[in-house]
Amino acid sequence: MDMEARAHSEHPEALRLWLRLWTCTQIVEKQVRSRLRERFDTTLPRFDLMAQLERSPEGLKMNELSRRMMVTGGNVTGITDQLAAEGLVDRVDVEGDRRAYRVRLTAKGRKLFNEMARQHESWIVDAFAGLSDKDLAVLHKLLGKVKDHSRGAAEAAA
Amino acid sequence: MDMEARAHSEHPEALRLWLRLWTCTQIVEKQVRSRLRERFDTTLPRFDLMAQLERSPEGLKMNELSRRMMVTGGNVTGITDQLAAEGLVDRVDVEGDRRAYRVRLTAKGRKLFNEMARQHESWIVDAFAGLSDKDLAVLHKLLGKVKDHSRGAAEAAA
DNA sequence: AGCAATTTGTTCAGGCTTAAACTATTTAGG
DNA sequence: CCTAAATAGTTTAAGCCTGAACAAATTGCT
Repeated sequence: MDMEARAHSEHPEALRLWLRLWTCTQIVEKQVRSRLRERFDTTLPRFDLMAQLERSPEGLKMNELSRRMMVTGGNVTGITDQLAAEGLVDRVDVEGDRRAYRVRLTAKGRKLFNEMARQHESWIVDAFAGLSDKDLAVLHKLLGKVKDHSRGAAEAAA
Repeated sequence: MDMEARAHSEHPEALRLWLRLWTCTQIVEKQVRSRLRERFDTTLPRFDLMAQLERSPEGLKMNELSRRMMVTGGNVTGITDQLAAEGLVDRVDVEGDRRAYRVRLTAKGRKLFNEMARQHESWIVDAFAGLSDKDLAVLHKLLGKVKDHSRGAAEAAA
């Protein structure tokens, strides 16, 4: 018996699905956090921020990082400060806008990220190893429906 | 372009699936947190703890709450202290073990929880309204595979 | 030009979460 | 009976995350 045993309503399918979705995410995320800590002495938010930057060699502005990571600006400020203090990212001025700057991975940051990303990928592959290629594709597609619908609803409500 | 654009490896399917799974969970969870705050001035962990207790009228010990909620014991201590201070839960001694006690919903707590649960359910139903009944069932089943596999792997590693 | 509205980013207080160290109690083995 | 190990729960320091209030720069409108 676990968290999922909670549902007990008249529309139980959606609730049960949500609890299972949440449980799956927790399981994988906790594994990733734990391993990032043990093997690289770092955290998931730090890894995520670096992952965003790795895909954008020209750097990203704070508000773009905030939007892509789905966290608040203040949060990004804090994580960026840490990574900058460790020499893993740097800030470069944006031409023509003295409010903004772009955050980039340094060479040191890129090197470290690549090491971490290689292992991270294998953890994720392992986490979903119970599924066939077909399963992966179906799951990806169905979650796409969830994402599109909920994202749209969130924007409509705003 | 969003968080999911991150994947870029040789085994991209699993990474892309993980990012989509994480994104879906974030979208729904943020909506729920936001509404719990706006409409009931409370938080998701408080709601979750009460939901666990609602299913166990005889009460739950701290370590059971901790296991079911997938959080540490110290965390449960803090949340329970708050709910107890607000008169929403109480602690009853366990016969024959002076270390432990059971946490139960009070009448006040149960009344409040029922109000919240009714709305919560409608939020969740809305979140998954983009899917047919068939979709819901398939998604639930596939996530079951993820859960069983990852849960097993986590225990094997421990 | 002048000025309001918007945009960019930071700071702050407060709540969540964890890992590790700790106390108290119970259990198991000799 | 005694004591070592295990179990129940708490405390603490540190990091994440949020919403709100804020400062500075830019944009748009007249």
